[in-house]
Amino acid sequence: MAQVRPMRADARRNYERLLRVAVEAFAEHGEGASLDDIAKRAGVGSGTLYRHFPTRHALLEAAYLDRIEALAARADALAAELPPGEALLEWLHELGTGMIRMRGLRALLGPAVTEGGSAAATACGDCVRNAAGRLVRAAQEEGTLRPDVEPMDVLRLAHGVATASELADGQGRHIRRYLALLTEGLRPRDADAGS
Amino acid sequence: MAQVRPMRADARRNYERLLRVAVEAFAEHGEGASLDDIAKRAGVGSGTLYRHFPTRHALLEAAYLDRIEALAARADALAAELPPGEALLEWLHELGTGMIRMRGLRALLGPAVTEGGSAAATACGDCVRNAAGRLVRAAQEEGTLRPDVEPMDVLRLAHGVATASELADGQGRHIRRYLALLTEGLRPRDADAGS
DNA sequence: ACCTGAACACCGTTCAAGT
DNA sequence: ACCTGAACACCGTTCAAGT
Repeated sequence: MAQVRPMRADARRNYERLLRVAVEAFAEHGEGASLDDIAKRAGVGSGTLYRHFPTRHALLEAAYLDRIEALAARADALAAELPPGEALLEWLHELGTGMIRMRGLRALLGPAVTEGGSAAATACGDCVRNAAGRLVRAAQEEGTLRPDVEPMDVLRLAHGVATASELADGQGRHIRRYLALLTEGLRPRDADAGS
Repeated sequence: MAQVRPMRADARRNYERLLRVAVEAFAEHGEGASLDDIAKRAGVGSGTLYRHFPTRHALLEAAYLDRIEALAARADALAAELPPGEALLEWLHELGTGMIRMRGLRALLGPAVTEGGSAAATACGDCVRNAAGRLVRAAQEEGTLRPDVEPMDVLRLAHGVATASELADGQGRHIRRYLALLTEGLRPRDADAGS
């Protein structure tokens, strides 16, 4: 709650430059983008980067924070205009698409869905988990989502669908279909087996 | 078919040492294991490693070739003792478990399920795709697998399930459950919606 | 024919020196 | 209080020199 001490003018300028460059770099080279290169492109010494963002993860988190908040807000918007089941499905599609388009996002969201999560109780993790929680609960009350799955399960499976979809074509063209397969199941719904 | 020229004795010894060490190293450090370290642990110069395995991928492939062949053989064994649907499910479980336990395997099998696959028409890729093809076709004829999914889809989704499962706990404890969710679907089978 | 290891380029991270 | 950039450790890859 206490206002953090405001940064010195040059520090703030460097901080913002680093973030802007980092977003570009992660988009270009994925989560493994060279930190040294980011510092150079931002026109600061490498030490400055480490001062502001002690770990790669901290930089990823700061770089994508607004996208993640937008995603969480999107969950509520979808919940307001669609039936719960469809809202969840559509949100998972946007989440998956985002994780493929913004390659750093996947690496960032990964730790947020691990079991212990002790070290990963990050702000953005909570943000996504809460959004998923609301959509999941609503769909379960509606009866269009199995009652025995938890928000974390759904998030992990969305992660998996994004992985499967990116494997397919390096982009996300199969994501909608794979989400449908996950929703409906690989086993035929009507039991008309036989020739 | 023509027998490749037999390696010189020292070359063959180095080749085998490198493979043995590589399997250990990939298990220990994942697909990113240091190649230099592998060479050192095998007691050879780094140049020797590159002579035998020009790319990391070549080394991964050679290191895991026998496991992949075993996996393919396992597909037929399962097909012989179980109904097609169950055989497919069980095989996917073993495949997924393998991709989590032997961390290099996932990186190796990834390119084998991409669309173009031009550069990835590797021997071990064919091996896995063929095995999956047989199981998928049989299950579809039995009527326990949707007719509109292809072997590649199933392999990619297995990849995704392994990813989701590893995210969960760093091991594969959720894999069976996630495979079941994929098979049955996230939507309840019986439409008893409502309170 | 094959091996070795020095050499080069690159990256992450730290920290003494500067302002 | 913050920044810089040299310094160190590490890794991948190549290649001239050796056997």
